Amino acid sequence: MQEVRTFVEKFVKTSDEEWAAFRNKLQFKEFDKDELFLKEGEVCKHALFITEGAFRFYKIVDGNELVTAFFFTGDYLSDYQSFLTQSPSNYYVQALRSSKVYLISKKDLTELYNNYPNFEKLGRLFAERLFLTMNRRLDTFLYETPEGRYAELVNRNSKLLQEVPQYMIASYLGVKPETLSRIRKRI
Amino acid sequence: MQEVRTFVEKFVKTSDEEWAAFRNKLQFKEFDKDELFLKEGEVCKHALFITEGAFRFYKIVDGNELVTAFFFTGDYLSDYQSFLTQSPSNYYVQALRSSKVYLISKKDLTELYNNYPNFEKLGRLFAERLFLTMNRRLDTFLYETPEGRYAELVNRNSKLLQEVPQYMIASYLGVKPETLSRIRKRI
DNA sequence: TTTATTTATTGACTGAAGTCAATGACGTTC
DNA sequence: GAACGTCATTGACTTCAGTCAATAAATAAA
Repeated sequence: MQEVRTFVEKFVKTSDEEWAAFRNKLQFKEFDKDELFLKEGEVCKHALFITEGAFRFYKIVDGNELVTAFFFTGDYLSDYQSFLTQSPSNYYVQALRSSKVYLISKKDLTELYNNYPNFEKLGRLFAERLFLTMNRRLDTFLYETPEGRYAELVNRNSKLLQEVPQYMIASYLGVKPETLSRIRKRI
Repeated sequence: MQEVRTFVEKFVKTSDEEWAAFRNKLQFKEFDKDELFLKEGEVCKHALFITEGAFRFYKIVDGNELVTAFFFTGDYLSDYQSFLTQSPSNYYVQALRSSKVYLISKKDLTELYNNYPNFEKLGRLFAERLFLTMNRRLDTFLYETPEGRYAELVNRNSKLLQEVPQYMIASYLGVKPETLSRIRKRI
């Protein structure tokens, strides 16, 4: 649980009282490989911090899985689209291997926002960070070729390449597995 | 200035005192057609609310203008990438016609965040909204063909089609002007 | 170890956007 | 009204990812 606090402290300094209030809301949970945290159509009521493990987001479009995101040990994740608006999710969120996480509910988080300006600030900084991440990802689709996107992924996140099968990476890059295979050959 | 308050009130209810503090920070400015609010390499130190007018974001990649966003009367805009991180912008932000705006500086906004939890909350809600917008736009690139993106634009934002030359729309959709012309012909 | 099953690679072909170049439509200016 | 610049359209050709199908490699199961 200390690792969650360390993570939070990267955004705001918390007093012991604040942290106690936060920790109080956390709920531990384990996921088996392939187990789903969220299904399409469900409302995402929790955010989670990954103590150990890996998850992916994907949606199904005309029978094909399209992967949109990966998360690993030390990351914080939620389907924000659904979480923020409390509307049905478009995604499946699945553990790629057995994983350990701490959950916090939307309800509890909202309560923390309202009772502690410091957590309201955490929420803002978090949303800002989300936006920046999203922005970067959009940019790679707007300004880079698939080959450029792959090259960038290799640089920034080569660990991901070992952990995740290639057809999921292809999907994440917005190309077919065959195409990624050819891109790799070209390099 | 009332219109700015109306806009803010969509996110949080403000007391008269809070609003006075906010209004105090606003600065009126007019832009001529084609005038730049921001240049590549500059740090974006302001956000602005458009009372009347239209703006576009673009960047220059190997000599080509790539348009990434449009904003119109009643919209609020900033180069958040630069504004939030106070790092040099990658974009030009240009008035598409003569425009009237209210500016608020990063410094003043930060001050409001710190002094009024209500504005901190505004900041959070705003960042969340930004994220959702970004997310939607990314989705259109991931799951739609150029033709689909154009069709969606026609539905959602047909006003934009009248206000903006077609080659900018093409760029915004991620295709060449020739391609957009052919897409329009197909429909 | 052998057999299945999943994942990755390769080849031949298709399709849609890009490129280059020419023409047409429109508005502005002199 | 003629001449210019800007923007939109059209045509011929190229390029690169998608598709379909076959094979090979790697994993998991028996």
